[in-house]
Amino acid sequence: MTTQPLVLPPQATQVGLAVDVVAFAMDAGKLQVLLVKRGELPHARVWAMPGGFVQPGEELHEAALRELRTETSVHLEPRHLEQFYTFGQVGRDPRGRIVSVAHLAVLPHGAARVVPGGHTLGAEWHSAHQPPPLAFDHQQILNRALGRLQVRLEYANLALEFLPDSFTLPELQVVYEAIQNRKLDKRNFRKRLLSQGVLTPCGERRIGVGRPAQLYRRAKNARVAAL
Amino acid sequence: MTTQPLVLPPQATQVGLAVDVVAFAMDAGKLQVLLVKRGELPHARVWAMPGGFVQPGEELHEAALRELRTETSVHLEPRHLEQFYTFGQVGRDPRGRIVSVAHLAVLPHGAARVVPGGHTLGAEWHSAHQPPPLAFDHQQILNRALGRLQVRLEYANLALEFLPDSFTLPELQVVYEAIQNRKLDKRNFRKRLLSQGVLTPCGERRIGVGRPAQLYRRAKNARVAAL
DNA sequence: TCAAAAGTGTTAGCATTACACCCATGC
DNA sequence: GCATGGGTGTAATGCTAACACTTTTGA
Repeated sequence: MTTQPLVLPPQATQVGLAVDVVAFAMDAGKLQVLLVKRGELPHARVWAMPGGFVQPGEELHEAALRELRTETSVHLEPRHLEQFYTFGQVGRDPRGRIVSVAHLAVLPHGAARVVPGGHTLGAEWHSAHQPPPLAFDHQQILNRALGRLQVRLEYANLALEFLPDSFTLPELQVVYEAIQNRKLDKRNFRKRLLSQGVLTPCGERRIGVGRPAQLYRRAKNARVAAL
Repeated sequence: MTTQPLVLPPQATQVGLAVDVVAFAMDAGKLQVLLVKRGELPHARVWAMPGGFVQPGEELHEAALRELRTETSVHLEPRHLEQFYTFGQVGRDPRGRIVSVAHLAVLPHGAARVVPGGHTLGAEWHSAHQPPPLAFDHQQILNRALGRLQVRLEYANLALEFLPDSFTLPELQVVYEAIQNRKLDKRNFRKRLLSQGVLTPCGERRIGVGRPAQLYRRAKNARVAAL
């Protein structure tokens, strides 16, 4: 398809098109969200999701990846990236009409080291359930991202994306518990997960005290999220 | 919040912001989608979802309602309207970078009479599962809308929105069957719906031949879709 | 031998599915 | 009385939730 010059009807509104990325990871058994401290007005020195304007010719998901990389120097690829809602309320940004396509990202374990980049003053992981005060409508964005993450957890096997290639069942259970924000029964959890047949055993892990744990990785027939 | 003049960073992309509306209704036991025949290039004389550009200062859902009204003269209020995905792929519209926030609407029974408006050559209901060829990426948009509708059906009681205030259980079952595109067992369906306790009996309907049917309406404690 | 973490089965309740006949009405 | 559409019950199965003790290791 050849792209012709932009000739829009007169009533077409010109808006700023942005993406924001709600990036989750697990650390110390807690669900964490990646925030940057803004270096510019508006909301300078306030925490916000990494995000920014889409560049000409850039796909939405590419823009999301770029913002994640340049604002936070997360060098690991997200294991999951999906658009989940578009925030376009008039007045959500004092600079004018800015519409933000919000994305949900899952980063694997080991992504916990991040450094700030771009115009930000810092990039840090924070508790996803009790974040600091957030700029713009980013608390709303976070809430909706959490809801979507919880749905995806049941629906696809999104929990696996938080962990390294091989992991133990107790580790996986911690991911479920952190996202659902409740305790699960160990026996029922194991039964359910193992009966799905998506986990293959692969050796043992013996670290620290206590009985060594069976290691698993995802089976070949890994099904990923639909919709 | 005071809105200042638009001062965007230089890298901000100016894009056309549009909404499209996938409006569903039931007719003759079939799930129908509302299409308009485009009167202008590109894709003149091709069927498409009603939609168009968002106006300055206009909220996204307001724009969706306006397009629905002006392009199709549907005067009934949609019973349900939600944003479900944003389509922004480069090249999806030959006129330039146009991002469309797609909305899902449910129109009640009786909305079947529509007349074209705006710049369109026609507005008609078509089979949602076998539509005619569609303009732009509108087949993709329709597919995703159908997926979302199916999820909402189980999740909320969205089926009620397709029907008039009072309805019979066989009528309700037809809605479920049309959306899920499969047959359901009458007895199991009744058991499930009635046990939810969201339906209140209200009189009988005696039309045509056959035994009169019990009429129901939604109970006071009507819960609506979340997320 | 103790602390720490991993692992293991059974039962009861509930929801889902499959399945076939009688009832009320208009013509 | 028959065609049309509305209404009803039960049994089997599978899933979910609740519940406590044993095993393996390092210190």
